[in-house]
Amino acid sequence: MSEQKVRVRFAPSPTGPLHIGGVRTALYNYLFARKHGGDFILRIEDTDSQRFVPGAEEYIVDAFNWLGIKFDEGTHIGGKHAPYRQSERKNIYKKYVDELFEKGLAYIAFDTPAQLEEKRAAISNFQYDASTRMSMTNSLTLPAIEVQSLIESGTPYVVRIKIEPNEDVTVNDLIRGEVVINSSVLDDKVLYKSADGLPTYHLANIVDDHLMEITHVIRGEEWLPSAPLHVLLYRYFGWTAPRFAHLPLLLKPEGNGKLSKRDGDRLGFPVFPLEWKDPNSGEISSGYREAGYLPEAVVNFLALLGWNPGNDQEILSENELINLFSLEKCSKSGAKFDYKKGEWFNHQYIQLKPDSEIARMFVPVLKSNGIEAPTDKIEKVVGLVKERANYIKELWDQSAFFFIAPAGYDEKTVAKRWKPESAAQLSELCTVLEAIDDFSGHHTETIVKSWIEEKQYHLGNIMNAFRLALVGESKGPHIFDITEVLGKDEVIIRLKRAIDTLK
RNA sequence: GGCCCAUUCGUCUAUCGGUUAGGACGCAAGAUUUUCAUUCUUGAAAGAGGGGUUCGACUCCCCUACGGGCUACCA
Repeated sequence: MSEQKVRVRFAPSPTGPLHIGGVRTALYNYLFARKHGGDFILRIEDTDSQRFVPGAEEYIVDAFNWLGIKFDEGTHIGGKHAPYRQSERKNIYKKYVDELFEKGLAYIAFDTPAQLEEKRAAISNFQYDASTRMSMTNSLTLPAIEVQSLIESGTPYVVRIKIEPNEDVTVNDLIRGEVVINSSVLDDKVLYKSADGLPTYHLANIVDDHLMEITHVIRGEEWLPSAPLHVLLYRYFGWTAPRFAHLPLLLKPEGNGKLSKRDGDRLGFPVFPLEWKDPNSGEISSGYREAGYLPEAVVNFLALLGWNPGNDQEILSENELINLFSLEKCSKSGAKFDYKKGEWFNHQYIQLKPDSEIARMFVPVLKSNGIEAPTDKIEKVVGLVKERANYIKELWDQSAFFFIAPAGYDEKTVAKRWKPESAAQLSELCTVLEAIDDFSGHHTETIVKSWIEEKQYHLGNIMNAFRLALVGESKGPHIFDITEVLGKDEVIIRLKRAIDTLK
């Protein structure tokens, strides 16, 4: 018996930037596909012409490129089931609606949005279903001739699925087990819209998943309530339904509700992979890339938000993620988005990466601060300060003094570290330093320390004042690592300026 | 309101009937250090409540509570 090849898809609608929750859904699909040697497809579900946002699709592709999540087929790379954009598949769906008609499983409805609104207002819990459809304006209640003439006169209509009541529909979910829902609570969902002549999500999704030979539908929990409808549609068409897996949602870090686009900048962290500028409002939403995150860290962090390998390992490479991933180990309940943990992951990944790679990412940050420096210097600096940075951006806060002399001296540090004798001692230190030929950190340290010992000075006092002169405040790596990078001339210039300024 | 899903430290989670309920983030204390960090050690911190089933329940079942989702000619 030959196993069917695993094929999964991520099917966003281009209504804005890709939300971090969507990224996680895509990631789980990707891991699942790779784990089983299957295919991963990007399909754009743009059947809502009202909500289409220009640039959103490009954004989605860019985001996955940055994250290193690769597709086997999709709008951007083509594939044997092209096109992968539903608006370009418009003509495909018609025939399937006709099929449902012929089987008596769908009907035409003329009720206008206003009329439906009226019904909903008048009758509590109104639902367009078996109990109400016979009192509505549709091809079930109108004579065939009248239906025909209404259509010919151009009256707008929708196509609705005809759901038989009182039947238990079972959704077999890989994460949740069997979910049974009675068809009576389902409504006769619109399959074809009058407004733009496009199918709704439900129809297009089922048809495309079938045509594209999708074997597993891995999507967010918000789709669970409509899963029975989808099961029914597969049955109506006589198709084998794919396996379903409904992922728990990402929730707000504080308060109630699911993580939304607004939360990010309100709470001070990105909810989008890449920065996004809204084409209409011009509003800018921050992104993980621009915030200085490494894509590997974002992937690792997201993978563990709702799934875990069953052991204590948290830092996992892409290959480990792929090997260990399974839908059975996904949790069932929503996960509050813990931004602090994301920071920790990024910190870990910055330490893991070679200095040269971090340096390369640091160059644009330096540039934005007006700094150009030799690569070997940047790499050296990165090596000295990266352990204290959570983001690439923070590298600048930690290392600016390597590139520009301090503009002033931190008051608190001066009060605490600058002693009455500091000026005189640092003047002496200048003389000591000037005599050194080999300015390597280790050598300089030996000389300076023996001078301090010889003079019976207080080591801490000298060092702290020295640091203040070089850095401008009380922070930074080992002081002789700093002097080595700065070089003799610069060190002496900074010492003299401190002596002049602070006295 | 109706329907569905879920419920272990503040947060993410391990446990698949018998454990001193484990790890991580965060938090606190201590150690290291010429600074700031890093690092290391230690600590505080959890089975929503009530019924069952069972020799034995965090684990299985029911109810309640709380949380979440859906309820559009949006996806």
